[in-house]
Amino acid sequence: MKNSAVGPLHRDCGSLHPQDEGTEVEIRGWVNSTRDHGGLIFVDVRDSSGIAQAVADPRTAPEAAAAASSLRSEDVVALRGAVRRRPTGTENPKLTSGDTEVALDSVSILNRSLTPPFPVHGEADVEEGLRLKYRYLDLRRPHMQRNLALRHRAIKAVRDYLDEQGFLEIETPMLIKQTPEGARDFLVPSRLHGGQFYALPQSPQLFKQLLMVAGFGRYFQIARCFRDEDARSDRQPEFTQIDLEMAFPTIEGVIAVVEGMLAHMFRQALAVDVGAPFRRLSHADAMARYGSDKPDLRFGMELIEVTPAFEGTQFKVFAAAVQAGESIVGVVDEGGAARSRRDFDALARVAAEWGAKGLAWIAFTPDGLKSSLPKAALETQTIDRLGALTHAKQGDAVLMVAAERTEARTLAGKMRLHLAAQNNLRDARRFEFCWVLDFPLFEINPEGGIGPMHHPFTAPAVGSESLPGDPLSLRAQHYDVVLNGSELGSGSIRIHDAALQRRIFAMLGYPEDEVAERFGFLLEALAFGAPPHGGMALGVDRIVQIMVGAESIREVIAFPKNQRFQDLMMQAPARVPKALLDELRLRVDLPPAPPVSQRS
RNA sequence: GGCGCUGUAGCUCAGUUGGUUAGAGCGCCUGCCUGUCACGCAGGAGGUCGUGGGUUCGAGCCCCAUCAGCGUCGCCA
Repeated sequence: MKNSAVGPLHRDCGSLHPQDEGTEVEIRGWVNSTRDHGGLIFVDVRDSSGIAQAVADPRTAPEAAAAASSLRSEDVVALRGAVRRRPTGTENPKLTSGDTEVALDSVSILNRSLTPPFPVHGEADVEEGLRLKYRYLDLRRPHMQRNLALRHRAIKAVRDYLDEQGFLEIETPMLIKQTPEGARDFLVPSRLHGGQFYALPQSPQLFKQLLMVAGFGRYFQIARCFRDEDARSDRQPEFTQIDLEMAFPTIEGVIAVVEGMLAHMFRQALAVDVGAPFRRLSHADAMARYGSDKPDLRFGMELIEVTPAFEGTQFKVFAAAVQAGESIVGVVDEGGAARSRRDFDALARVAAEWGAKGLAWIAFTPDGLKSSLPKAALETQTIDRLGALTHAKQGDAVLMVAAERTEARTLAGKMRLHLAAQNNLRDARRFEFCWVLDFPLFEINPEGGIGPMHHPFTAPAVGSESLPGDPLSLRAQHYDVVLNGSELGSGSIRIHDAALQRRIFAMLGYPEDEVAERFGFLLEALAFGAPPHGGMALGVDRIVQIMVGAESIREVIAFPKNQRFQDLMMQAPARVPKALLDELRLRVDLPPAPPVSQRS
């Protein structure tokens, strides 16, 4: 904040230093707290730069002291006086201005505040619903100020970096056309075209492809996206993406840009060096070693296929699993032999909640083996083979699940994360990035047909243009960037050939007339000299959340919705007057709204 | 949509086996206090115990329903 913006004497609270001694200043801000000693009144004033202490002495400035003693938390004040050093021994090292104070000459009260519903100063724990209802007060709290300032710096770093790399920021429309697949769309009724609707974009995907066709070789946007899906704790109906796209790209080219961008973000916003280039894993590798396509690489604990150890086992459950061609996947819990039977039982219950049929465990204690398996199943041969496969040491425990291979890996992968959390291995101050590559192009959807793993515009891997018989064997030119077990972003080289795009739509079973209706403009655009293109989209909210180590993305969004996607401050969504509905030619199939007075 | 946890003063919470007038800390109000910074001291106000119903001589506590907040799963190219 420049001083000239608010008056010649004005100084930021956090900026006062001993060198200012004797200077007449004015500080403006909110009353953080007051300490009235009768003969001396201290007022702590907070602005966005920090806190300054002002002192009123009734003997030298009776009017100012009287006003100061009337001040209460969150009153807005402008205080004038001379800066002076605090008496030796009374400095406050917790404040940047803590060596100084302002000797009050005058107090002007710019606005009184009601008693706030929760303390604004400090970091008191307050129920989130209340914080959201009074979000403007919650945002006044120092940690929210810090979070949003960091978010600003992160986004600014993106703009600076991509600008430097020759990217243009181009806006795309918010009122677009509904498409039936993917997530549900938010609809916006059209008044001018009664009975017709716009949709809010789930992402600028199609528009950025069209910008490539248009010849903007490098595009980006800090784009708001909307998805009308069921609420989940870490989801918002509207969220922000860094959306970028390049013409004539290679996967390596996109990866280099995004790595550079993320490194710049972390350097500028956090002063952290993230160590690019990032590690890389194939999708198959990630699944095999971590049971997830977004592995948390802050710790090892790789999954181990232990099926061979149980060939010919007496343990009926595993014998049956091996017989059925299932896999037994294990994870080593270092030091886990110290767990109590109760502990293991609790882990088994957690695994059951995830859908595991059971959780087997063997603990290598100093007093010998402890296990959920029957004694008869703990043949020396089995134990030796298990030890050789897992490298479990004395004091460790091996936890195992048996299931169809992918499912077993997924379950073991969840257990890996669960154990790591219990063992405090998920350190929020560490940032382990990786790329996941070589995704399948298609996957089996719940109806049993094939669907796109990501979206239908992803180009097949080089060499598979002929699209051979088994669609599930096709690889995609797709890449995810992952941080600490969270997918930050996902991108691909797109299909730029209209004929190939048609073939992919056909393989997905989209009827031809539907394709024409929904994607006709895209196919047409591709046919007018679309360049090869590809890009990526990254979730800003998630990135910033991880940067600040917050529990929820709501901690890094200024005005988020609650878990039911409602705005507790404005009370949105809300019913609207019937006249508005009439204008839109809409009729609502609900009983009449209750009178407003009955609602909270 | 399912499941779980929570709901008591402005805030954060305690509240015994169902039993007299429902408590604490902070905040708020009043007074005192010249070096505090979570100032201190003394006094005071403040409660439809989320809401509705039920059981009971008696319900903050037990039962049913409902609302809200949070968490979690389904869902989310």
